[in-house]
Amino acid sequence: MSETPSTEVKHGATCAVIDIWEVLGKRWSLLIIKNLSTKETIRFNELKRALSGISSTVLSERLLELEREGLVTKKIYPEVPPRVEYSLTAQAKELEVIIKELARWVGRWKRPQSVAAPAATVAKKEEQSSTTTAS
Amino acid sequence: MSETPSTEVKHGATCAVIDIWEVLGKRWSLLIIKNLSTKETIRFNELKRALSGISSTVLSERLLELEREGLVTKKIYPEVPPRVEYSLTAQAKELEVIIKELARWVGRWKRPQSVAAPAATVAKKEEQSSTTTAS
DNA sequence: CCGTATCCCCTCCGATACTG
DNA sequence: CAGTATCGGAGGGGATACGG
Repeated sequence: MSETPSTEVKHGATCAVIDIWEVLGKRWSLLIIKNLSTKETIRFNELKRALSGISSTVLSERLLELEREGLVTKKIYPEVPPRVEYSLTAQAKELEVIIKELARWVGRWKRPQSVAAPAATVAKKEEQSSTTTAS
Repeated sequence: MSETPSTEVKHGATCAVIDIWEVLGKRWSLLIIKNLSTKETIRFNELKRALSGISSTVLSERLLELEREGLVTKKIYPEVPPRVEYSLTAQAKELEVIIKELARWVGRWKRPQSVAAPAATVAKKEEQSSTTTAS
């Protein structure tokens, strides 16, 4: 997970996507973004409570990663007791739109059939097009 | 990774997204989809070679997962030597569009600045809007 | 050629404890 | 309240070897 597998892929774009995926694919990241998007601004423990089950360690870690990626901004109020507020950046909000699209796509395809029984198609001897013959 | 953390999230949609994320977030999944999308149909070892670095074990595993999710179809030709061809389903192609969008988004925001120096904003005592007062 | 079985490592995550 | 330090367990991924 720490490094991109084969960076020299044909179309280039995917590399960057994978990069983002490495961050977003980690546990909680997505839920953090979601909570941030629905509440606009949120404090550390508030977020922690909303994600009940997460530990401070991991939450802090995820938040740091997201900040490094420019998806989350952190605002520190030098008070006592300390207050820190997290919020999404504009770019993260753009991302959220894409995620919503993804969600819509998921819903569109997962509701109808039960998506079981893969049962690979077995072609008959008379195949329609054998592009690659055996080596 | 095996189970969804807190399924009872406010907006629901995310759960399904997380589900897909669990599959797509795994290593190689995205690259597999990419290769499949650029070649339309591909054989096992051909794919393996294209993803140089992946092991048969993992490739087979990913392929099975993607098949279970209805993103990939498998076509077995009962010949000798055996031939198996993988290809994307229509739904996966829809997904590809979204991924491309994501790629575009990544490019749009990652090229300009180096994305370093998080340096959280420190608010002055006189904050502009304290929505949440201390508990 | 197309996979599965097995082992091992290494990272990630959660729990606990502690500081500013 | 907002985190960091450290530890231990669990699981994913890679290498190797073997079967259909």
